[in-house]
Amino acid sequence: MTITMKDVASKAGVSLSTVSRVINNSTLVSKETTIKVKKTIDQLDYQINDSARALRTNISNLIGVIGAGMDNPFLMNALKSIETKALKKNYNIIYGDSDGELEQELYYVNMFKQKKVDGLIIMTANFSDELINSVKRSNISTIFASGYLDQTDLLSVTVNNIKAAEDVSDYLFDLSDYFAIIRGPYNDSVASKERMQGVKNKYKEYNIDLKDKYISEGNFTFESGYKSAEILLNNNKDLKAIFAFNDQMAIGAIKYCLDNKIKIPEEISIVGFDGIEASKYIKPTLSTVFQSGNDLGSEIMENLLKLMADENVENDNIFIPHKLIIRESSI
Amino acid sequence: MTITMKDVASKAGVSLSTVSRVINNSTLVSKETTIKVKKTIDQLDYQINDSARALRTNISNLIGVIGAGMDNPFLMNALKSIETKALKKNYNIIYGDSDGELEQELYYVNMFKQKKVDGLIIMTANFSDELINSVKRSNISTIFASGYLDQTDLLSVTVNNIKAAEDVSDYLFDLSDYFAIIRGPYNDSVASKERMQGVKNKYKEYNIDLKDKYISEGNFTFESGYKSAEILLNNNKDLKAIFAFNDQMAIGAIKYCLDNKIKIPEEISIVGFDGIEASKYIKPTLSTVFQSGNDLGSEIMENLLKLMADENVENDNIFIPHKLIIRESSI
DNA sequence: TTGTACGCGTTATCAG
DNA sequence: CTGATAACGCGTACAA
Repeated sequence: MTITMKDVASKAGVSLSTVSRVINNSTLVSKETTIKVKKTIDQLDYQINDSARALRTNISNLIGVIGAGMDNPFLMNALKSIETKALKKNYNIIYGDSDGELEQELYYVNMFKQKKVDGLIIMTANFSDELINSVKRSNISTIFASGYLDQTDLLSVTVNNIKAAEDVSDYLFDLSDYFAIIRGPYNDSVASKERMQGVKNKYKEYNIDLKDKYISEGNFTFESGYKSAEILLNNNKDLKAIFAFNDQMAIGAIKYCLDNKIKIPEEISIVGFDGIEASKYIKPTLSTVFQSGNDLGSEIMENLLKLMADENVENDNIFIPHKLIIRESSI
Repeated sequence: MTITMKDVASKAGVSLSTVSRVINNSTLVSKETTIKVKKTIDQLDYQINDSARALRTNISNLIGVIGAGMDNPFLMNALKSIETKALKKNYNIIYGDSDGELEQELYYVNMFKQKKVDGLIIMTANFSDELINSVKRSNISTIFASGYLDQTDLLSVTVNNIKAAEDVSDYLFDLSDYFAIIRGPYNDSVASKERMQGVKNKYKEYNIDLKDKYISEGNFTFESGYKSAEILLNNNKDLKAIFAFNDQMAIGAIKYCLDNKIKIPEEISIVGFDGIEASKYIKPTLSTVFQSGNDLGSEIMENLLKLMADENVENDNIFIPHKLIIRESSI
């Protein structure tokens, strides 16, 4: 037996609408009745039925977030920040983890449509055409948040992956004639593609040949970083620097070097990306491109709220700050 | 303009009920009409309205999860596993992060009541009376999952914190006359309380005095582990072993030792708890009590599904396996 | 300031 | 196999 407004109304001796007004803090209710109704609500432990309310108002107060990988601390930081900001505006977050699977992503977009979410945040690795079309058709206010989008009618908030990778490249070219890269999955990750672009830009600028054997493909896990380091070091005997596209892979690479008595940073420099908390607590501490999950979350929510309120948003692509932090794992 | 079953019905030239039957895979519809209706659904890009459905059926297909700390990899592993299992049974997860704040926890329980979740999973640090009462009043099928509960009418799934801590204690007493503890927040965490109990049991069994200066309180972060190690080592000059109640704090403690040229494990042994992925990739690798987030998630969901189906569940308190793994940071 | 009546989009019951 | 109709719980004109 679930308790409804009707029960509250009859017990309090008022009409349904009065109860509704009290619940929604309407000013058109006398102090007395307000108190009386609130008391009965407490007594009966009445709970609003969100489904009924959403059906009636066509507002779900839900924001859907699709992300790839709950084992990614940076993503979780951003998500936490999104959640906090959303809560303040009375929105609840509903998160779907795609693990990088396109099928899952589409599934979640669909599910969020059915739940009639008021806003949507896509932090997944890849922006496939299918995904983008599905989102566009839905007419839901949406922010893309793992990379830049060349579609002018869509809004993205992200770190400037290209510029950040260029910064790292400049730094590493100072240390060595060339450096190796542990990138993300090949056809899968916007962020990885963009960072790769930054690297390519600099190789080209310095007129250095970016050979295939300088590049290894990981999947953003510790383990793939470990294995990639092994491959890269075996294939490039004079290698002096590695740029890993996230911190986990960088930490994996460090572990490989340590296990094989390769001195860091004397023999090899290693740079990561993200600046997760753990990067400060390993030995040697990790040089990395820091970006703030907090910043990202704030910027996303700020713009999403504008979008949902039909306000104009200035830029199609918004960048959050990044900073190359040099620690013990390089130079 | 949102498209409803009505639009589908009129465009397909059938009645509302027929559309409903097709959507719900009723067998009572002819192949022909089924195909016709499905086609129009596609054409119109019709999406079910979950609110309306939930209102009518009184089933939300939602499972609420309340957890403390999205920066906890072990918790996130468990959550991922819960999500995967839930999806298979057509349930969606809605997660609320309390950050260990009681107020937040109560807020989420309330919110989940309003969303009429079909099931509830409480993985938060503390089981306050207020929280438990709120949950009980709601009549929602609930699993508690961070510690043991002495209330016989509630169900918990967790690692056996007491036994695990006893295992570690036995191991460390083999190495040294006493050991220090980096525990979790004092009045806040069931898991921490239970692990403390295990330690106390063994100190008592071996008739050794568990002095206050052997214990430092952290908050499950790297940083608190680092600071705790400093305090413990300063206050106990002959200290040879530390047991941290999670891996992050253990890694922080290791970092402190490394920074201060204290040799691990020669001068001091360090043991963590959880067995997060990073514990294998730091140097020295971390000895720790491994528990599987996957196991935990599976066990939780299995029992929650039974509970929701009103089936009997055998035990009030279900334990998942744990295993003390000795790596380079100890002996 | 309060109450009445309708409709949101769906499913379930019943009749055909 | 299909269709009409009531009901789920709430918010909001409109009336009082």
